[in-house]
Amino acid sequence: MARRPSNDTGSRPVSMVDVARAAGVSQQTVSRVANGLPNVNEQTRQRVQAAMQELGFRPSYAGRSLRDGRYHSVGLCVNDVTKFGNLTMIDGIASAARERGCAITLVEMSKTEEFSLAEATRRMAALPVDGIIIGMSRLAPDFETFAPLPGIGTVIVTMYAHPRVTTVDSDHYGCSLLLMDHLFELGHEQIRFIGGPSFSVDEQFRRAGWRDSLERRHIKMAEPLEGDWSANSGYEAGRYLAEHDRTMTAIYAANDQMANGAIAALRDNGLRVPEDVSVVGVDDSLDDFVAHNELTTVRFDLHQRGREVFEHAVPKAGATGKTVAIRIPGKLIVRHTTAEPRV
Amino acid sequence: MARRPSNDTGSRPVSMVDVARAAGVSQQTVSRVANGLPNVNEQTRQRVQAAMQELGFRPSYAGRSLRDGRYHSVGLCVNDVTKFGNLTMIDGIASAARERGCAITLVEMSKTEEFSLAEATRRMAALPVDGIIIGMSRLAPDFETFAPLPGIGTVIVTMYAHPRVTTVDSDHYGCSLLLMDHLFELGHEQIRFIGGPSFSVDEQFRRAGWRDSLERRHIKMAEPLEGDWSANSGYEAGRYLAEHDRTMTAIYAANDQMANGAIAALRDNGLRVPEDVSVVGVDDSLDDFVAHNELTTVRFDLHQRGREVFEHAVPKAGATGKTVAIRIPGKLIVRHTTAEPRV
DNA sequence: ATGCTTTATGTTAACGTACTCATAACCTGG
DNA sequence: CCAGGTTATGAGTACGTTAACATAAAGCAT
Repeated sequence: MARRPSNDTGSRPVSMVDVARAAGVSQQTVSRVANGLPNVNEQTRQRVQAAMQELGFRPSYAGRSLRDGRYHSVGLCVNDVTKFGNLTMIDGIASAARERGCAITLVEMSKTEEFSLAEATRRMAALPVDGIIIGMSRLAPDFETFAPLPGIGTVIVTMYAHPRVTTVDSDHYGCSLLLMDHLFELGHEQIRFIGGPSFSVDEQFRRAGWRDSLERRHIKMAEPLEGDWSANSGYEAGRYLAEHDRTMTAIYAANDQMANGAIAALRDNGLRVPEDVSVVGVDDSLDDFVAHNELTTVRFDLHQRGREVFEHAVPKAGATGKTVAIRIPGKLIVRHTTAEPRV
Repeated sequence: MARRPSNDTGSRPVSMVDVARAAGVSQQTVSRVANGLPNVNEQTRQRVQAAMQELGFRPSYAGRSLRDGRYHSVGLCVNDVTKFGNLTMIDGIASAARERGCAITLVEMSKTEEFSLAEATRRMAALPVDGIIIGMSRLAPDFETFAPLPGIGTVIVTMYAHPRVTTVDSDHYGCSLLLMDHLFELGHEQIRFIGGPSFSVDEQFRRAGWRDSLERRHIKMAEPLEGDWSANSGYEAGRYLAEHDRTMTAIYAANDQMANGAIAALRDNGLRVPEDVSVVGVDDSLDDFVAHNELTTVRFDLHQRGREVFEHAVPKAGATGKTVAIRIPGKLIVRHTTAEPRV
């Protein structure tokens, strides 16, 4: 019984040795042809390529990775692919990865179970990844104590800074300052806040930016409302405010969807936007869904965030290796849901 | 100079050999401990585990894959991650993969370049994948002639059937029949169509369903309108119809976003929905973005689609290997944008 | 012709893992 | 006290690739 079965049956994938045998050359010559290296006779090259074609040769990722120790892929761990934040993260990282010829190895953690960074890291480390990216949309229980695996770049996408891990995120605190300053400049002071669920890291920082803006100007802060990011929750909050707060002149909703709901509620309650109440959101996510989107909002450059995340997870040769905290500023987009307050 | 450098420097990843040397056992014993195999002395096991811990051992994905010829990952190739269809595909497949302990290797093709199935397959084949899934949202130039790589499961997510490749998709033709039948039952006949861009496969089948429904009832078909899936394009189409067609009683928009835009346009032009005109969409995608979503639409079970795609791309042992064409039916969701036509 | 470079090709080793087989130590029952 | 088993461990090998080195042939200047 031959140790290496002749591969006519197709039971085993076609390797370079199979091609070499078919073309009557050494396996190393096949490798040279496969990688387009020089010093191969043109006639030989064609013979080898013909054999590759005929046998359906597919280079072994495992063999290659084992050999040169790199996977050309970056691991991405998120808890729910469909959440707007995660989706845009995937998109940004995917295009950054493509620019560098890398793939993304995506693992979705259970949407329901709580997930620890240690657990996520453990799972990702068993996969073909040169770096690990973890989206932490809610604070992990082991965030403070977490130590990244040595020898593999790790980046957490979150606003919280960490002493031993590089963190990257859009500036979910700064976006609030942009919006609040815009409202202050128009003359608003009574600015209510409709936030997302309080476990959300994005929410925590957006709310902190709202609160700090008011405190810095010594404006008394009314109770923030809590939604669930959906337009319906924004509607409910907006209705509540329309009914209970006739002193407010502006609403800051922590995302565009809730802002859109809030606007609908205000109008249903006889309040005009922006004449009676100004409304702002964050994300610039409505365009596809709403005609004539007029919402003043903040847009983040998600591709830049993707690039930053990627570069730090898979550092180029000669990178410093110091852990940093990168916050990418958003850009204020003024449309027509904000105006000077009524006098 | 030692051939295998002692790994104090940490230049090379820690291998089982390193752990074995530290624990004073053979590499094979380390393998047994790592995989939880029996016949290891409890004391030895603990010694090995301690060494693993101390050195930070991470099992080599490459070595393991090379050894047993499987990657436990499925390749997914899409052209644009953010498109609603692709996003939901990723989500569905991700959860199916998780159920089977697999990861997803995601490759985003250039959004601008036209992409061929051969090119996509070639790129995916060089990655650590046990199966290949290609999202074909527009007809690839080589669709007819395409032959999948032998020895690796291939699935194309599209409505077009293929003689040599399994194709899976939500039933973008059947959804039209569901909606049209609903409108017919209410008494509508003059039903206009606002489609997506004509290169979109989903659009082609949704439109075909609209056309065939009318033809089957011998209803004269008015010219379909073409949008770009966005609410604004739906608004423009809706406005055009409001101004030019006073005989229509219903609009079928090929997705919810355009339907939402069309509704806004109708109302801006003094037409009531559903009293004057009924409107339906597809996807059930508005809930997060619009408060009090009342749109009659079709919802697809995207997780089921993800499971089907996954199962056929990475067949279990004992699968037939026959190529099939699977179309997963949607479900009609009747809300309040449809009613009997005015008499 | 002789030595030197260039070109084409082959040989060997190494990457990390897990399977198969071998071996040694330890039991257990007669 | 030995045959027959069980348990713990190690040795060897193969998976497919590429880098480094080796060899052989051919061209070319002296």
